[in-house]
Amino acid sequence: MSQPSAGTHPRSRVGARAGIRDVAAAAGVSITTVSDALNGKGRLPDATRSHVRAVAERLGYRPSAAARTLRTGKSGLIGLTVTTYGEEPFTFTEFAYFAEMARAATSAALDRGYALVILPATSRHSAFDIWSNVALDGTVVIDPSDQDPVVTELMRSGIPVVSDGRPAGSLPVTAWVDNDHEAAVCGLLDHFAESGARRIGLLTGTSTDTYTRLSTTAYLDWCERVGQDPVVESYPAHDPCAGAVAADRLLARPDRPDAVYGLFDPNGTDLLAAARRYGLRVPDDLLLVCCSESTVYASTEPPITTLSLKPGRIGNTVIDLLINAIEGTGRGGPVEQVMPTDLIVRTSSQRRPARTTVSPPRSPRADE
Amino acid sequence: MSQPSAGTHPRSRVGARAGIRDVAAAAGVSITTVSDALNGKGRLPDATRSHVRAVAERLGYRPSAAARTLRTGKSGLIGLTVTTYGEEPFTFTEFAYFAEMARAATSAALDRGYALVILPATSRHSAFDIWSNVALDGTVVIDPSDQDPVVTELMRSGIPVVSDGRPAGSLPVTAWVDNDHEAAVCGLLDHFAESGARRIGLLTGTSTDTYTRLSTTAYLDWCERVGQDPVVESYPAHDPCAGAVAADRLLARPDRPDAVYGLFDPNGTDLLAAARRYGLRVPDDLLLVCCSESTVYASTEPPITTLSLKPGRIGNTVIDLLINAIEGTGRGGPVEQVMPTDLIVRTSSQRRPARTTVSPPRSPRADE
DNA sequence: ACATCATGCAGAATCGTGCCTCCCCCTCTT
DNA sequence: AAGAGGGGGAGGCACGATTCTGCATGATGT
Repeated sequence: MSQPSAGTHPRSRVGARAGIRDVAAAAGVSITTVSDALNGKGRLPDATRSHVRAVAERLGYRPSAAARTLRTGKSGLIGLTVTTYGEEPFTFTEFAYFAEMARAATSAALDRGYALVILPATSRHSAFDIWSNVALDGTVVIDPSDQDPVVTELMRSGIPVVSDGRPAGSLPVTAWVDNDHEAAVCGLLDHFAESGARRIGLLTGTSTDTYTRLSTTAYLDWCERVGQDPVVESYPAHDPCAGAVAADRLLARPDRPDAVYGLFDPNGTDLLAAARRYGLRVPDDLLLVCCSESTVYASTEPPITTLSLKPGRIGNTVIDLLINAIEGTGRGGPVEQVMPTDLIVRTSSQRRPARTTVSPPRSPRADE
Repeated sequence: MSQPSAGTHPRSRVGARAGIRDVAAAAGVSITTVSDALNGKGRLPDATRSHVRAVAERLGYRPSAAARTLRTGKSGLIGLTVTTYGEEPFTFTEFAYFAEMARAATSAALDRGYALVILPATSRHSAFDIWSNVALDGTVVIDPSDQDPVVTELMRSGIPVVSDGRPAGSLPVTAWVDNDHEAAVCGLLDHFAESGARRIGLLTGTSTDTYTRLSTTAYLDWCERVGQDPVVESYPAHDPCAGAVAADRLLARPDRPDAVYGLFDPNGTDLLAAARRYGLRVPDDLLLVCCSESTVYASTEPPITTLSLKPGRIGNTVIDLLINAIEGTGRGGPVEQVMPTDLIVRTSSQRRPARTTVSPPRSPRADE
């Protein structure tokens, strides 16, 4: 007792943040009691519990996240990464799809007590290995590529990985969520046909990801089923101008289509501009649908029908599956979840704007 | 040696990830040597260093981020939060400004070995206190509100906070970055005047943030300086439809302006639609400028002149200031940095599209 | 009245690294 | 030959929390 301010350990600094020891000393209880009181764990009378809480509040005590993570093995952090196309180092919010998906995922994670960490797709970004420098409970990967080394490494370390988009090849993931691209394309092409399209073209990037592959295959299958020759133009996806050129090329063909589906976000405006150049009226001479989450297509001239992949719903589902895997809530084994899409019918895909007595094409009901 | 695989401590599990102890045992050296070899810290011959590194690689050793953070006090994590307007719980990527700013900040942080954690603006999101559950080295706050409790708490804890946008009131921050809004508005109004505008109107939300306040004040000052009566319409910013109504109201006034500056991103399309309703041709009857980062204004009919706040540059600067503060690189004391804007002149703000011999209005040169 | 039990709390062992301290041994100097 | 000096590496404490174990004490059962 003659020692100057010596507790169990002689290190209660004045300037430093209050630790659990300081709270214990100030409340006149042990460290165990403080921990139990704050976490609602042990068997303590309410009096002690509220007393400890009051003291902790008074001292402005904040538990050290690092110490808790080290002890419990759970950080409350979830990695989020987007596979980059082309050369751009970081295309995080390039497309409206990614932005909305990330927004929904962030919100859903926060609702369950987790926070998202934005990480690069490549393992070694600028000589640091960021991935092993942050303690992750799990990771969300948007559009993983074949044999993604980061995903492989994470899974090998026992960290759950849930991907948005079917994993290509034999990439092992804990679970994945994807749209039903076949159904989406078939429904959309049927919608074209109902509007009187005789020859439907496809505009797509030369990407090898599953979205492009599945959609293209579905288009070709549909063509074979109804007996139409495919009319496809593709372009290198990383070139920002190539899309406009390909749209032009598509409308310049001798077998010019009377309806076009654009697989990527900017295709809508590109196709609209190309149609204008060739003097084609939309929708009278050319029907148009584009896969996009952008709201600009509601106010183009004319408004363009879009296929929405519902990224918000995907983001929520991905986070739910991942947190279930982290907390062991869900059942084991890989989980695959296929989600419906939403065709937002606007002027550009309806030949006669509801002037006849014939029932107009039904738009799929929008749930949620 | 007769003991079954007993190191200094008798706990080398088989299933668990390899720790630094396992590496030390496998390499036949001490823990200190492993730590020094991997971090390049001590005085070791290259032979030992490479040997330890090889063993670590072979065992797939990954240092525990939690333990390192606990020991060093640095996590390599930076919080990112956007003050939410209105009732939306999470407006992370709502405007193109936020999306681009976040993208640039993320990229800049990764370049310096830090990762960004997306966090909510409110301290208690869904009964968890996420903010104190993650170890942050610093935080970026976009558009902090008056007396932001999160910012105050962080600064009190000694965690550096850099804000995008001047902090309102007496909010203490480590540093802030903002555009030179007065100069931006003055330059833009001068550009209007050069294009022949006689009465310039302002469309703005009724927000109390500094951006709105500074811009409005600059507008009023400019009006007083040139002797024009202000023509202002404002609307509740959280209502998505109110902007269109206010745009309509502005053009319906008896003192209808012949040029309008819209302070918020959607104002451009709203004003364009309103002009169309009143049969006003842009730019012949009405000049238009809108503050926006969206690329859609390059392809509207006609293309609309926009004021870009250069969010990418802001994001880079914010991260640089923050990391300097974290690492003690910069000098002490609060740092305030004012950045220029960029007026992207398009058809909507030029009365005569360069058909006369008079020199057209000069566009400010775009540096960076 | 004595054994039993639930209650309320304290001690101490971790979690995995980083780093400060110290020790050993080899070599060079005079 | 003995002390000085420095390179190379081992020992062990501390970071701040969680949690298992265990000891008092008063209440209760038979």
